[in-house]
Amino acid sequence: MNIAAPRSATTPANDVRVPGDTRQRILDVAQMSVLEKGFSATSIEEIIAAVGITKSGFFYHFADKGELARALLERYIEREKILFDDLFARADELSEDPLHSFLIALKLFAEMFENLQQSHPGCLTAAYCYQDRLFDRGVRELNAAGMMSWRRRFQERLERIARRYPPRMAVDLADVADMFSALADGGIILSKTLEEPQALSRQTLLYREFVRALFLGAPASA
Amino acid sequence: MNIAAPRSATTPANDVRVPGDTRQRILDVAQMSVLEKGFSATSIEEIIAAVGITKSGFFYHFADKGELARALLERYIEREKILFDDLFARADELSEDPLHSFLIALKLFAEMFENLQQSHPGCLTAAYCYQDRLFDRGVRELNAAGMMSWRRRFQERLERIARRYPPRMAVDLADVADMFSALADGGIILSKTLEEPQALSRQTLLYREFVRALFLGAPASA
DNA sequence: TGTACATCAGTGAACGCGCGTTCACTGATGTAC
DNA sequence: TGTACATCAGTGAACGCGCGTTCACTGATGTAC
Repeated sequence: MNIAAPRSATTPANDVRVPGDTRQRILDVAQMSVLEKGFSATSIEEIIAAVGITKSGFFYHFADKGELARALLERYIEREKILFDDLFARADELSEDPLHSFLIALKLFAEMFENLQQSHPGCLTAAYCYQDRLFDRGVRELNAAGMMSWRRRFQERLERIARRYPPRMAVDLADVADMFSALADGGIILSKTLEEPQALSRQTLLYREFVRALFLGAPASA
Repeated sequence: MNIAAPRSATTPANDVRVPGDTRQRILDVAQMSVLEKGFSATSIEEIIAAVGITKSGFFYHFADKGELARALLERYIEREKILFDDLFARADELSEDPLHSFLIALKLFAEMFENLQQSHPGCLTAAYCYQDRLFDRGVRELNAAGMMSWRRRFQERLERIARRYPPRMAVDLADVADMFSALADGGIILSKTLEEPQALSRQTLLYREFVRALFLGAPASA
């Protein structure tokens, strides 16, 4: 879900060597390529050309290409967690009510997506899902665990809301939690395929409408 | 969106040569592989081994690998259109009211997905979207056109509904149309990643709840 | 009914390129004593 | 403060394999006359 890596934040002035910097640059370049062409079409040759090291330099950082896949996903999941924790925390500061805080958070997500001028670069989880026979069990399980933790985090909030606002529809809150991931992944696919950057934020706002109708009801007339 | 090719329906008794059969078998094998490993990891070598022809046999049917990509997507879009036209037609027979027919159609979709015992094999549109730098302009435009025709078909039905049932929320019906594609693609990613085949039908039913609340309102109390 | 030719659906062998991986080596920096 | 050694972050050259593509050829079926 997160946007292109904030290079300028971690990269100091000209050609100053920062420990761990080359590894991060490899991951940055690889991630963009994986999201545009898929993992197997992302060649090490192409990565090192963009980063400006030799092939052996790559293999100093990663034992093999599978290690790159794992590192990419680990970093992606970690960054996403930080990003969403941060947005939820900001929303929690703005309202103590669990429903209103949740609705604020969804608005913040939508605004974040709205500010993209190009289409969202893509979700690694979705990309890996459509190439999963390329990866070993560990990577596939990591991907599934990442999705499960999303479900739990949203479900927990939804249940806190439901205690105060009895749901107006007979739905499973785990499914409603998953619905956010589904709409985010589906919204990314929409915006990438149609080249309509705004599609993602619009789907996020529709999810917000659904949550509102679920807990507050839809007004009798428009 | 459609399920694995119904081989038995088109394949006659033992080793009887049917015109066009080899080409279809190539496409069947290739599609499964593309959905599991991506296009560039799907080698011609592997396809011909599964189909039981030589490499030259493959190149008799397709000028190059790009032609395979195009043929795969064309067939996929065509099959999906037939499948959904059929389900909508059945729903239209069951109710003359545009809203109720739409709700019936969504229930039929959910039931179709529910009967999958494994996870849905995947959506070619989504797979291509995450590898789009591999394809030429023509294929990318075909993919976008496919998505656009989805939007139009759903939007048309939603607008017919809105004339009879004024919407209870201020939403753009084109976005609500897109929401189905987004939830379908996202639901497939959920069910594949988590190995929960039912996730897709559940998201379809949530979309149905949303449409119902949009046009009929959510009841005052559960 | 027979012959000539065309088309269909492939076969078999070879090609060169790019891929991921390995291995021995190196120059700069850090640490122990 | 000097020396020895270790670690870090790479270099350079070579490897073999599998990939997509090409080309000349073929045997079975269809069509014209």
